[in-house]
Amino acid sequence: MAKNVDIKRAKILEVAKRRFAHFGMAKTTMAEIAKDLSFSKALLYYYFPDKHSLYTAVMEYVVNEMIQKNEEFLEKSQDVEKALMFVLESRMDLMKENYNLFEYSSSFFMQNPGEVGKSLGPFFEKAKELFAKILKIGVDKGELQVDDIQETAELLLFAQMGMKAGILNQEMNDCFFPSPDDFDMILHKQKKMVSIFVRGLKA
Amino acid sequence: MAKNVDIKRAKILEVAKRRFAHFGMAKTTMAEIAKDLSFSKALLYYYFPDKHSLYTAVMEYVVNEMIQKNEEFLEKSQDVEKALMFVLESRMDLMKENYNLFEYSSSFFMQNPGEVGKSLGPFFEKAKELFAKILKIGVDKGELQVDDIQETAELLLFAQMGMKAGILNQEMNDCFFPSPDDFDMILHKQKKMVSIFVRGLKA
DNA sequence: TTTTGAACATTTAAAAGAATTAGTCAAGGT
DNA sequence: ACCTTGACTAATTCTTTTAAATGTTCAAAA
Repeated sequence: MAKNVDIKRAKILEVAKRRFAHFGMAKTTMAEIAKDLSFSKALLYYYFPDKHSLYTAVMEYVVNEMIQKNEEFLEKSQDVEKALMFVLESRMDLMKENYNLFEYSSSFFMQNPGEVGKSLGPFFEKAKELFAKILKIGVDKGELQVDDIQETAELLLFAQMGMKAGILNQEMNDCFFPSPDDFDMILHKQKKMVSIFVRGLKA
Repeated sequence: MAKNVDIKRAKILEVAKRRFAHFGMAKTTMAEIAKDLSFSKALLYYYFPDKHSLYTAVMEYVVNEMIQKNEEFLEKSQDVEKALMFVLESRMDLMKENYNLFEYSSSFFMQNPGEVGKSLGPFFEKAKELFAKILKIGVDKGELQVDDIQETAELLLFAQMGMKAGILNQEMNDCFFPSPDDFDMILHKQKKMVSIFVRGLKA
């Protein structure tokens, strides 16, 4: 029974998440995390092979939590537009709460494209698949008409990334550190975008 | 009569454009530009106050050329979707030919947000206005129904930025140096995007 | 199996110096 | 007065070096 190990891993994840979300990946040390848990640095390496794995595990933990909430929502409501809005909102909430967690991913992106493909790519895939799932609901209900669901889901995802990039660029305060207002603005644009997009797919 | 001055400025712009487009802003020196024109570096500063102004002037020169072509197209065809496609295509051509010219703008963006607002912001504005103009054609013809044209144009622009960002991220070769294939892929996605978007605005 | 302190290795940060390049100026040519 | 220039200065970028911080390993102990 590996139960004990799992509990400990969960504790580590919890603490690491707090630090990562607050100060970002770069500015939290393994020593700090260990100290928070009041045990030795070396022990961290007993449970996680390296810092990067720990980071990825935290990401996975956080993202899965959200995905699950989304899936649950999908069970209840079969309304395509509402479902998409819900996804947008929970994504945004997640980013607000754990901004520095993702900040690292974004900036790491631009520097180590090779590595990040394996650790960050999956999250994009998950987001894409979620969109695809929602679109499929619309198609099955005969509400929407789309030839290639996968590709359309990707389009939708990219368009929403664009909203973020667009706002961040034109605000251009400390670039890459969206203010709360920025988040609201991004969400607002994304919603409008989705609205038009879905309308454009109506059968 | 400032004719002579204008001719010289034009010559400088022409040469500077070639170098910037080839090697980018950072890796072309004022000395090189001067040498290409076979006159002294100091003379450049007689016609342009500094390097940044020269760069901006080149950008303006290049972008205006494209905008004008677009406006001409608009005179002929009043078809909204075709007009948008034309804009996308000419934008992409421009980027293919002068990639490093824009590359600098993008990367400068993320570092000196304050400065770039004045030198790069106007180009975004122009693009936005062009989209707005096209959308207005559709509205005037009664084809489209949009409440806020300015905002919708912005949405469209951002969405297209997203296509670029999205493709560049998932290709992740040497990040930020799109291959010719990438350009094609981006254009393809952008066209699909526009298609759906316009359909979503149909009256 | 789990935990640790101490040692090791790798990354980052800062400082100093050299080299490149942006930008200025007084003077000369037209 | 309008152009043009070479030589000068100032600012920036590029190396190199060094020191510090931090990630990672490991033998030994609980």
